[in-house]
Amino acid sequence: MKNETFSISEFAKSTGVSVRTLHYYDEKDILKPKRDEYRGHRIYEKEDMIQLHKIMTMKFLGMSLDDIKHHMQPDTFDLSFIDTLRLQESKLIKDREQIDIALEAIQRTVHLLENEKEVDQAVLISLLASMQNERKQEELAKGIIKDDIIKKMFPQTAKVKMLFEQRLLTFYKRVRKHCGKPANHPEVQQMLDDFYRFIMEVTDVNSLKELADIFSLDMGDKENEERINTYIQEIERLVPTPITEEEEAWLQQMIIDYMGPLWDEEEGEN
Amino acid sequence: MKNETFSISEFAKSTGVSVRTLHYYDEKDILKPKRDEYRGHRIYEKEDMIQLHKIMTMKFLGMSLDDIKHHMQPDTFDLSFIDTLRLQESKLIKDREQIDIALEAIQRTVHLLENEKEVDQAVLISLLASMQNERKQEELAKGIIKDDIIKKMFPQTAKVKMLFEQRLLTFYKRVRKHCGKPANHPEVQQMLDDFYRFIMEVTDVNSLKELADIFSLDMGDKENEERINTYIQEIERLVPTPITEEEEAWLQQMIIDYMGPLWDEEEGEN
DNA sequence: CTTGCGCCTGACGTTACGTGAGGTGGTATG
DNA sequence: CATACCACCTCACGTAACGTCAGGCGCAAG
Repeated sequence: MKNETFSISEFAKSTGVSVRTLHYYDEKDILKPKRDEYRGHRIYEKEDMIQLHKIMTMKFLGMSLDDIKHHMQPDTFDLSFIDTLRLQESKLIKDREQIDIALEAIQRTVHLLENEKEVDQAVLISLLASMQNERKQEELAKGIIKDDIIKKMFPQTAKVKMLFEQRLLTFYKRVRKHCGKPANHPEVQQMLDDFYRFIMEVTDVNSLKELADIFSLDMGDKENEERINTYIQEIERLVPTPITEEEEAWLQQMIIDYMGPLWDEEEGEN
Repeated sequence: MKNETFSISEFAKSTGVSVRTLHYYDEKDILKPKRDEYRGHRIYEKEDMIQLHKIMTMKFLGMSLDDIKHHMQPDTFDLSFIDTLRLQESKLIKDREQIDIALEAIQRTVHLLENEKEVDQAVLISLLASMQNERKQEELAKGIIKDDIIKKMFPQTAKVKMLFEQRLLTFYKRVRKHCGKPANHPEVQQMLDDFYRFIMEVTDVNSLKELADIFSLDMGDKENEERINTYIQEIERLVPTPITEEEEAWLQQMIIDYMGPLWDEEEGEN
C-alpha cells in the first residue's frame, strides 16, 4: 500500500508533459493536485496520473480543453461522450477534406511550375483560386449549365485537371503575348484555332451556341436573368480574371471575329 | 479605362473577407490600400483585389501570414515559392497522418462503447492511450522482442485491432470482477483459460518462456538489463495500467499459479 | 440641432501554452 | 554563519489571426 507522491517536476518527467502545462491545467481547474499546506507546493498522486492520461487522451482526439473539462467529472464515460466523439469525428473528417483539397492544389501547382519555366503570377493565382472552390463552382454551375457539359468542365482525375490547366496557362500566355495584334495575324489565328479545339473537346457547337444565348441575356425572362447575373457575379468573386481589362476586351473582339464565320457556316448547314 | 474604387465595406462584400481582416492586413503591412487624404478612409482598387486573391490563395494552401508577406513583393513567383509549397506539402501530409490516427482511434472507441454497454473509464483510457502511440510502441518493442511476435502483437487492420481490444476489455472486466477470489475458483479458472488461449494466438509456449526469461532479468548482462528497464519504463509512461495495484498483484499471483503446472508439464516433455 | 451612417483607431478576448522575472523555503558549501 | 544554489511559487507578457466592442470624426437627412 505504498502511497507514492510526486513533486511537479517528477510528475512532469514521468508523464512527459511540461511543468507549465501542469500549472496551466491547475489554473484552469482541469487538474488540481493536493497542496503542501505550508509551502504551497503541488503534490501529485497516482490518481492524478490517471486523470492526466484521460486529459491527454481526449486532447489527442482533438478535443478542446473546455470540452475536456466538461467530461472530467464522472467516473465512467456517459452517453454524451459518444456524442462528443461523433462530433469530433465529423470535424476531423472535414479538416482532412480541406487538407486533401489543399494538397492536390499544391501538387498541381508544383507540377505547373516545374513544367513551365516562367509562370505569370496572375495566371497562377487565378488557377489556384479556381482550385480552392472547384466544388462550389460546380454547385453553382448546376443551375445554369447542362449536366453533360458540367461533367466535362469539371474533370475528376488530377491528371486530366493538370492537362486542362497546362492548356489554360499556355493560352493566357499567348493572349498576353499577342494582345493588340489584328485578328488576321497568323499567330493569333493559330491561338484561336487551338482554343477552339480545346473548347470543342468539352462541348459541341450547338451547346456552345446555347451557352452564348444564355449569357447574352436577351430573352425577357427577368427571373432567369437575375439568376444568371448572380451566378456570374459569384464566379467573378470566386475566381479573379488573370488578364487585364484591355486584354479581355481584345480577346472578346478576336473571338467574335473568329466565331462569326463559324456561326454562319453552321447556320447555313442547318 | 474606368478606374473603379471601393470603400472598405464594398471591398469586403465583393471579396468575401471581413472588414476587420482588411484592417488587420493593413496593420500588418500585408495589404495597404491608398488613403483618402482628408478623412483617412481606405480606398481599394482593382490591383488590391488581385493582391487580396493572392493572399487568400496562399492562406488556403495553409501558409502563415508571415510567409505570405514574404512572398508578396515580387510580381512573379520565384523559386523560393516552390520550396515553400514543398514545405507546406510535407506539413499538410503530417497533419493528415495525425488526423487519420485520431480518426481510427475514435472509430474503434465508438465501436467498443456501442458493443459493451458499460465500459470502465480506466480501461478505455488505457486502450486509447495505447492507440495514440501504437507506432512508437512498436518501435520500442523492436529492440526487445522477436520480430515474428511483434507482427502478431501489432495487427495491421482496424478489424483485428478491434477484436483485440474487445478481448482485452472483457478480460480486464473479469479481473475487476473476480479480484480477491482464490485461484481454484471456477470463474477465475475460466478467465485464465481464456487469457491463455488469447496469448497463445499471438505467440507460442517457447517464445513465451523466452519473454518471461527476458523480463525476469536474472541474467547478469548489465547493459541489456538497462535497456529492458528503460523499455518497461517507457511503456509504462506511454500506456497507463487500467487496473489497480491490488488487482495487478492478485492477477500476477493467479498467473503464477496457473502457469506453474503448464511450465513444468512442458519442461517434462522436452 | 440632433440623429444616424460609415469610417477611423485603440484595446481587449480568444487557445494552449512558452518564456521569462522576481520572490520564498530548504539545503549544501565556504 | 553567510552565501550560493535548487526547486518551487505567482505574475505577467507573447504567440496567430482575427472577432468584438468602445469612443470619436466627417457628412447627410430630418
